Amino acid sequence: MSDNSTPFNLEKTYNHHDVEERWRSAHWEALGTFHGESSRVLDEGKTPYSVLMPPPNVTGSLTLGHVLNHTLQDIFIRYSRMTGKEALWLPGTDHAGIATQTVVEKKLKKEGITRHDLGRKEFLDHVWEWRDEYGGLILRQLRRLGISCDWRRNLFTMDESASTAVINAFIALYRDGLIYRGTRIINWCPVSQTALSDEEVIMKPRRDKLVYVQYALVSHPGRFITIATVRPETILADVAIAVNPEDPRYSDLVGELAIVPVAGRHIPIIADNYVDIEFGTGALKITPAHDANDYEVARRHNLTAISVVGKDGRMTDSFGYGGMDRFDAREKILKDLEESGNLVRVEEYEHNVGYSERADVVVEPYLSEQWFVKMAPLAEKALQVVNDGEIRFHPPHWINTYRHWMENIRDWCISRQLWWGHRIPAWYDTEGRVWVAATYEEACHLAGTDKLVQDDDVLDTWFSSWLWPLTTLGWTDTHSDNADLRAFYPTNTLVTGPDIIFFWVARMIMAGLYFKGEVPFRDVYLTSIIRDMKGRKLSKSLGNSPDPLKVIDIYGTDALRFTIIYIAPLGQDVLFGEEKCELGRNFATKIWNATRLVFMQREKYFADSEAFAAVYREFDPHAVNNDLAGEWLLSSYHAMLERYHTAFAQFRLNDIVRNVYEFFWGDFCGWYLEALKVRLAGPLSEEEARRTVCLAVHVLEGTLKALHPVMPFITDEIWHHILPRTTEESIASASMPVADAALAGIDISSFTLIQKVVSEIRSIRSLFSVPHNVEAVVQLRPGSNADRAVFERDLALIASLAQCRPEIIHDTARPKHAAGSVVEGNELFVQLEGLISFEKERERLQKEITNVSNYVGALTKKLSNSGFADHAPKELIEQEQQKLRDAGDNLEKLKSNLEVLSD
RNA sequence: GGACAAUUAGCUCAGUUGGUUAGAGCGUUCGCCUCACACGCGAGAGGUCAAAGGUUCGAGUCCUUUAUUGUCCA
Repeated sequence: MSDNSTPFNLEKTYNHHDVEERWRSAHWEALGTFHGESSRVLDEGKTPYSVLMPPPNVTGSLTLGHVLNHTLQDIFIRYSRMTGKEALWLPGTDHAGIATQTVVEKKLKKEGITRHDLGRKEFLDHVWEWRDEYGGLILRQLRRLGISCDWRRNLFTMDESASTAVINAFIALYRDGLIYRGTRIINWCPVSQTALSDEEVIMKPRRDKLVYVQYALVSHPGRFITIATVRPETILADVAIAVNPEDPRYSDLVGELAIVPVAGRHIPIIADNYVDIEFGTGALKITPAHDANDYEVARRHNLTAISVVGKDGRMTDSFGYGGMDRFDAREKILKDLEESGNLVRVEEYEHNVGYSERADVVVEPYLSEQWFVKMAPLAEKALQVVNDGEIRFHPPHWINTYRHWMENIRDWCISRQLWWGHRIPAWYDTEGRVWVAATYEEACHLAGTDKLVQDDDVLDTWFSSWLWPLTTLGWTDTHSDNADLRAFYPTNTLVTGPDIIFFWVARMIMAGLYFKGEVPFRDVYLTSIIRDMKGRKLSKSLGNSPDPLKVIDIYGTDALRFTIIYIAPLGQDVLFGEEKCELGRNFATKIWNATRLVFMQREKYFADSEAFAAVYREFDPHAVNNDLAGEWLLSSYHAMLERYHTAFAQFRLNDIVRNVYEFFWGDFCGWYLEALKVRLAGPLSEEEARRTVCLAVHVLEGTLKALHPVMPFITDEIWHHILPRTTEESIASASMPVADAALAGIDISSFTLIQKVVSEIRSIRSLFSVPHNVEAVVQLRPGSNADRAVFERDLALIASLAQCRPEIIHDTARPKHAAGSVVEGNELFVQLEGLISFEKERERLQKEITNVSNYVGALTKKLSNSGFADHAPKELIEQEQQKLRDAGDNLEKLKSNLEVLSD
């Protein structure tokens, strides 16, 4: 369908609502613009480029973090697509076990129902219902960002294929001895009532009381041993007191028995190297059921664990605290200890305490039987591929964090006491033996009985996320082999926050290597963390978290995308305020208006789009000549492209937007478009004028393409106005311009001389307050014949850009009533009869002379330094000598100007 | 306590192997509604590059120490 109704020029004002609505994701999606096809890789030989979307939490809604993260991914994907790769971006969502279950439980609670009332099956029906109704929110919101993923391949971690993969992965690891079940102290969340992995525990500083408690010694009435603890309520579960064997204070007490206050239990005093002599009193109470380190100590000394805190964080003892909250019990036991005379003293104490990530309550170390993944064997290879550079981190300093974690790896607790998630494929027979299998039937077959009960627990959500590089490409087990995996695995660039290096990045590397024998991706781009203007983290409770959809309504998606990339340097936090989006909005408006100017010029020389297209398609930028500004523009444009592609190769996306922004606003709009008006107003043949317009459109189109990965909407809109194009076409499928070294290397010194002269005249005009509508006469005395030729040819340019009447003079006398200046050896005099204050001009000249003198002095000193002459490269010395000659020449001219003025 | 970042203009940040008189955006000052754009145009002011040492002919850039801030891990 050819759309001939496309207007030849744009609407007068830019309206992001209209434009973004026209080219929104649904349009692009329907056309399949963003589909990645394995056949184009496997059969047609295209280079694949794939990106995994970090699956957003299904309960989530769009945050600025998502905006940054997804914009970055979209930039990589769109750039790759436009540079000829077969680009595939794999989207999906994550079932978020704890978060989702909590949301649904809360909803049911309003109706007075608990999940236990419903039973497992019915509860899960409710969760699925909720997912179907609300789970798509984040995906709909992401579409507003105009991101170009292949939505056909949208995957949910609870989908059948992904679930099969999870079960098979579990079984494979179990059979290899890398998954085991064991009794350990784990992190327990009393609110969610489930085990957590170490990574789901956030350490936060907290002020507590360090309580000193004395325990009477059984065999020495009247003698005590004093310990220090922040958890006095766990005294009830003490099984020993440990001291360091090197500690002379207690050496005679080892082997004695002490009496636990309140509980009255007799416990041994033992010696163990674990005890820190410096901390507290050097005597440590051992409570194996409530502290992981104590558990280890107890194991070494064959002590049994006693538990006094239950799953809900309430006491379970029989000493009168049973049923109390652990923190209330802490207060009560303090009083009781004081009454019994066991309390020695209390100190204020600040320490770090683990909180559960989701529920934000103090985590309880809890002794229970859980499933674990043995990590050390997996970590070894995962560390190696990063050390070897097979996987690269951007910025690279995050490797240290990764390495440290891998080198101190601990087993991963993967069982969760939830219902929402992948149920652990393990069955128990009547004798308590475990049978791990994909199905009940298979387990029965293995066990030789059908009297089996499945494990109640589900797997950690991250246990499905770590398979993401595999499951998104259709992997279900170690024998999986399909076209997508062959074409797109390993993926290329992973964009994610540094906060989930452990949770996700590290584990995906492990899983990729273990299940597929290959790394899951090549480059990991770690994003900035977005903070508010005061540097605080964005959070709902602080109310400092702008709603991206609101920002989009006000400023536009392109503006938000552009701004967030512009202000987010690689690897550093970014301070975001909504108002900063003015930067992107203003830029979009500038693009729009500049395009309108170019199109207005086009309308003068071409009847319609078709007429223009016929000439434009034949346009060859290499044939541009005798167009000073045009050649300069081409050179600047190709230099920009060179930096652009280099920045991509270096993952410096921040540089990319700054580079294009500066080129477009500064060079293209600031200088070239002004020069274009002058040229087209001058004596030109129709043919030359048409070529000039084509050049402007050519560079405009190329710049739009370079900008498209960042600002997809406005660039597609304008691109459709450049030539008659169907709505099925998209700039997203156009090919990215490449830097042409020949064009980048054009000699542009003539134009830069004009620029400097113009700037100098403007400065003088401004200094002497020449009204903008007054044309000052400017006399130019060229310093060389070459420069004279430049001035002669482009006098009109100077006249227009500097709003003056320039003339070239030959005599050596200084004109009267003029402010003078020197530009690269060329003298210029701005006639300011009636406007000039001699006093002001003398001051100005004097200031300039001082400035240049200092410069000459510095250069002279540098060059006369024998060390410099001996060590510096030859070219540099020559450069400096040239500078000195130029500056000296400049200085002489300024001085003679001042003399004339003083006469 | 350990590791890693950061510290450059009032604010937010560029400054890529050491070598132009250290740059940009925002803000600010002055002048302009100049026929693409006031979401704009032109011109200015503003910095002993956190501090102290060191290496070097030459340091914002490399090294050491210190301070402050942040992140991660204990």
